[in-house]
Amino acid sequence: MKALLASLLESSLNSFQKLSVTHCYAIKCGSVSDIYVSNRILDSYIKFGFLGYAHKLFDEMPQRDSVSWNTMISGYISCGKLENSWCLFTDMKRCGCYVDGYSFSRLLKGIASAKRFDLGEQVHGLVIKGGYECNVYVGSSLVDMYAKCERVEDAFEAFMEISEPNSVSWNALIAGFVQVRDIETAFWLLGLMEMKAAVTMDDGTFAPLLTLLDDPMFCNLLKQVHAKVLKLGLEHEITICNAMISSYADCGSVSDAKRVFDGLGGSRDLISWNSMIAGFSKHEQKESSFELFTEMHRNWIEADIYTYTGIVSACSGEEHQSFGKSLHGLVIKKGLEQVTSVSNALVSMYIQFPTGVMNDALSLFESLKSKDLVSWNSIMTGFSQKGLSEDAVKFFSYLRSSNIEVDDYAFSAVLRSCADLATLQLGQQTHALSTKSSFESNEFVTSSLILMYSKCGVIENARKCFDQISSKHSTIAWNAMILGYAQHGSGQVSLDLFSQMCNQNVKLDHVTLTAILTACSHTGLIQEGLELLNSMESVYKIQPRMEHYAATVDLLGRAGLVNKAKELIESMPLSPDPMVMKTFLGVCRACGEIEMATQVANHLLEIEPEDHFTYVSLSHMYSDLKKWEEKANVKKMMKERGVKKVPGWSWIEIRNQVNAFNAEDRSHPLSKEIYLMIENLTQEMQWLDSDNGFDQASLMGVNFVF
DNA sequence: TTAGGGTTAG
Repeated sequence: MKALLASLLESSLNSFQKLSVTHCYAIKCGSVSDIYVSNRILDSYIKFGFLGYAHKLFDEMPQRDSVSWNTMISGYISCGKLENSWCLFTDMKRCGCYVDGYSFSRLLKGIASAKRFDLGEQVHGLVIKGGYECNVYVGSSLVDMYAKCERVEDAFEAFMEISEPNSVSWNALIAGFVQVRDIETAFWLLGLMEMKAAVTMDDGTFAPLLTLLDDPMFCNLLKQVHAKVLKLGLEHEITICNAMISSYADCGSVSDAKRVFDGLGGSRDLISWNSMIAGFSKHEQKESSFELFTEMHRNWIEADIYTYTGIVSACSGEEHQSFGKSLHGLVIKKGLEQVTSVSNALVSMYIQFPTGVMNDALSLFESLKSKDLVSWNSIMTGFSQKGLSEDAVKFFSYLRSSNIEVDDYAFSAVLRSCADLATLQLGQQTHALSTKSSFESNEFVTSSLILMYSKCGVIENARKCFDQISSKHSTIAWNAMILGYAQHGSGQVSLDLFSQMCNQNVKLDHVTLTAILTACSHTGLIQEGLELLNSMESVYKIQPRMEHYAATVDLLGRAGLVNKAKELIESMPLSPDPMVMKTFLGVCRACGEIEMATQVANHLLEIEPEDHFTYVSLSHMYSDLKKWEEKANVKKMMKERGVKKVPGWSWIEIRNQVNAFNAEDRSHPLSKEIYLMIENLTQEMQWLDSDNGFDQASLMGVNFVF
């Protein structure tokens, strides 16, 4: 009978039905009272994921030993139920059962996943009391626990206690330094590990290390690591390949990522597909990520939440609107709409669609039951990007008053909104708050602060924020400062900063060059601007985009070189977009090239009949020329097409209150006094400027605003 | 009969 049971126990490991039969047979022949038999059945139930059956059997066992308790603790840890495991562990000790190395290592694994440093320290005390700190299993679990809790020094101490650390101990320690992004120490440890003959570097060593190499500046290091992987014969390890796909994509080499992905062939797993889809998506190769998603479907690979998050993030433009909406349908069908990460990606997708203001994104956000920081940040960024800055500020205030955590993304979004609203007082308050919360040094927060101060006219405070940056390698901070000076008319300072940026080897991007072209334009540095545009590809390896052409058209226009601007547009390798054409229309108007302006305007009216800009420009041009009939025709056309001019609003912040007004606005209760004051000021300016050569035209702006 | 580390999301 015992021989039959032993053989049943062996064969029941691969089928739940067989396990049930074995359990029944064990009950029938009274073998469940045998602690060895019950422990094996208990373990099998847990391996099949039937924790309820396992716990019932555990409760019914007349006798339990350490293996029974450890198996149950392990079962609860595997499904993330640390509280249950902790209760079992406490009961185990109360019952006087011997707590051994197995108990500690399983419990520590759960504590590490939950990042419960407080519990970890308690267990560490018990480990020392029991004399298990030298045990390689317990010791490695302690290293892992401290590493996951980001206590790398404690992890190092625990590592030093292990009498003979093996590769798992080393890997856990290295992963700890990876977690806190201490690249130097992580690679130093790798070097030490390599020198130890007793331990071998494996997939568990390289997979976490590779996640650190997520920037083009690590491209060479990544290639060296890849070479080491090849030398050690680890190039077919799936976790290494998956990490390598992400690293190559993050380092800017999607082609290398694809090579690794292709090299995997049939051994690809879901993570490989997800990583490749995300890699294509990050590098604007949206179509390739859509193709891969379709291929996944063709290969009957079931997409998971990572897949949907990645593919939804790839849908950002007008051309992806319909596919994005289909994906939303698929997400609903799969019952994943309430998964926070998936829903967050959908919210960001709807925000980036050009049509519709925020309604789709907002209703999705509101229906999401479990919102995290990303959800709030996405919706605030959306408000900020869509020009609904007041709403972004309101959401931020709500988060603060509700004691919901705010992070660097939230600060960045709200400071950008303060910049948009030009609300200096609110911006200063947010600045103080960011300092208090230690987010001031974050590069995104700093660049938003620079943006806010320069938009509010306090360029010297923007400079103070810039000067306080500890790491001067943040491209976005340099960009913000250069743009700030350019918009303030201090183009030469912008150009000086640009030289410093080049000398200090700070990475440039397309935004830097747009800012420099703007600086040249606002300072009349025509030759410098043109040279920069011509050398973008050869010197800076950046392909000119539409905004660069628009900035250069503006530069030429401000210098009155309308024909040069026309030549530039004609020589563009891509057909000019409406932004370039609208800039050129402004140039034609300013230079009095009526015929050319009319041609450009007609073209714009054809491609963008709904945009009020062209109608307003034409109308102003005809007013200037006193061509009343043509002006009336434009007005008629606007009426027929239902196009409305969006009034230009101005605002002023008084005692933390924003007062908005537009041209000829007389709604303010004190408007009589306000207009009287303007009249007085205007007279005073005329009197002051009579010696300085200012003419009436320079005062028109003042009159127009009010 | 029960243990430890590693890869994908703004």
